[in-house]
Amino acid sequence: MNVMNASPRRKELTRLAAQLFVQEGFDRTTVRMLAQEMGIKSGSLFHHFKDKQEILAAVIEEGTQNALVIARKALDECAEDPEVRLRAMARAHLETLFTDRNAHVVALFEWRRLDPAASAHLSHLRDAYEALWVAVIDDALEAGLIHGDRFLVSRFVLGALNWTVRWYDPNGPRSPDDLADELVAMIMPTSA
Amino acid sequence: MNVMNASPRRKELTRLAAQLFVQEGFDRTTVRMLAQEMGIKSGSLFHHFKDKQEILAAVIEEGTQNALVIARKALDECAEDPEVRLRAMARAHLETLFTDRNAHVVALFEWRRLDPAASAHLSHLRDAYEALWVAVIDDALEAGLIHGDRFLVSRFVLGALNWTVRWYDPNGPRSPDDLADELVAMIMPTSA
DNA sequence: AGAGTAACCAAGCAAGCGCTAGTGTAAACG
DNA sequence: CGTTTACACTAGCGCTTGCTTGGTTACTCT
Repeated sequence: MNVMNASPRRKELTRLAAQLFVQEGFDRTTVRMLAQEMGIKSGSLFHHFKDKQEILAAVIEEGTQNALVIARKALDECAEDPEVRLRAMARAHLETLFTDRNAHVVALFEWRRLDPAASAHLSHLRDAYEALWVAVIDDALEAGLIHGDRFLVSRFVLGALNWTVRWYDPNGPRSPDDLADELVAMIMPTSA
Repeated sequence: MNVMNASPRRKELTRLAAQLFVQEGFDRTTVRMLAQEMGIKSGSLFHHFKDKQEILAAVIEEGTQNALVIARKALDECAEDPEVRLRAMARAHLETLFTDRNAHVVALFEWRRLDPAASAHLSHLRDAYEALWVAVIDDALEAGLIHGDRFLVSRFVLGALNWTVRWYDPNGPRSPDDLADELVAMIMPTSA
């Protein structure tokens, strides 16, 4: 049992697990399916992960960490104009949503299968990410770019963005950046 | 085996099943748990439903049918003004989402567990519901109330509304109608 | 060369799963 | 009255589940 290990092998296994969790759902994915996808036998799996729960936690942690990194980078790299930052944040959200699609789909739809301990830890990560959003929304509200309740607006925007994983086809004519811009335009009266 | 039966007993069992499916997820909910919740033994369950899949289909059908009924009633009862209709549709959506919350959470998050046959049938119901939305959005676009791509706008709005089941607390200070109005206001430049 | 370790395998256990078969019983119906 | 129907029960079959155990290989480090 390689408890708190971030070996490259484990990273790869986590990636494969994410894919299977999306295809089948966490509960329907058996350790035997996971092992086969990884080219090993089911028993060997438990050398890398303490139990099945830990695999789920690893998948979700990966995705959320990446989201944080990408969002922070995007905000660092752009000007201080609220509109630019809002657009950058929306773009960053969709970027991570579709480059780490599997991990995020798992994070969004299998969250409840986490045990309380893992859930608590990952909630903090998620909160840190949402805090970035609320800050950007606050600036946009203060600048008069958008209107409404800060809490509601951020929930609505995040909901609209997260829901894209249910219908958006990356091979279609529209790019993720395109999508992000349309969403921002939709809630900004000035750009009619 | 009471195949195509809409007995009141079956209705009640479907309601209880929806609750359990939300609490535990479809896969984790065993027929024994369902039976216990219903006050019978696990074997007796299969007198009312052909198999576990059929329970899931019944739950989802219930919710979607109700959504259709409520939305149609809401549209029938209001004037032809596009803004009024848009607001009515948003209100109707949240109304059904929180009066039949369990059924809708199951419909939204356990959809993939349906077998192909049931999925095909229920997809038609879902499409009929979405068609109502697209029509309302189209009218609002034509009237210049909102702007953007008809397809994207309806997806974004539905996403924002559906996502409310993840964070909205019905016991909080805001009513569902309140929420719906805020969402409509957010995307309507004129009501700033 | 010898020790340590990471990665794997074969085999299988105990528990739990969806579902079936056969039966009992009370009310409804001809 | 006898028969049917609706609904529940007991018992358990056949299978799959997550996970453990005990051992083997291959590589690294001293």
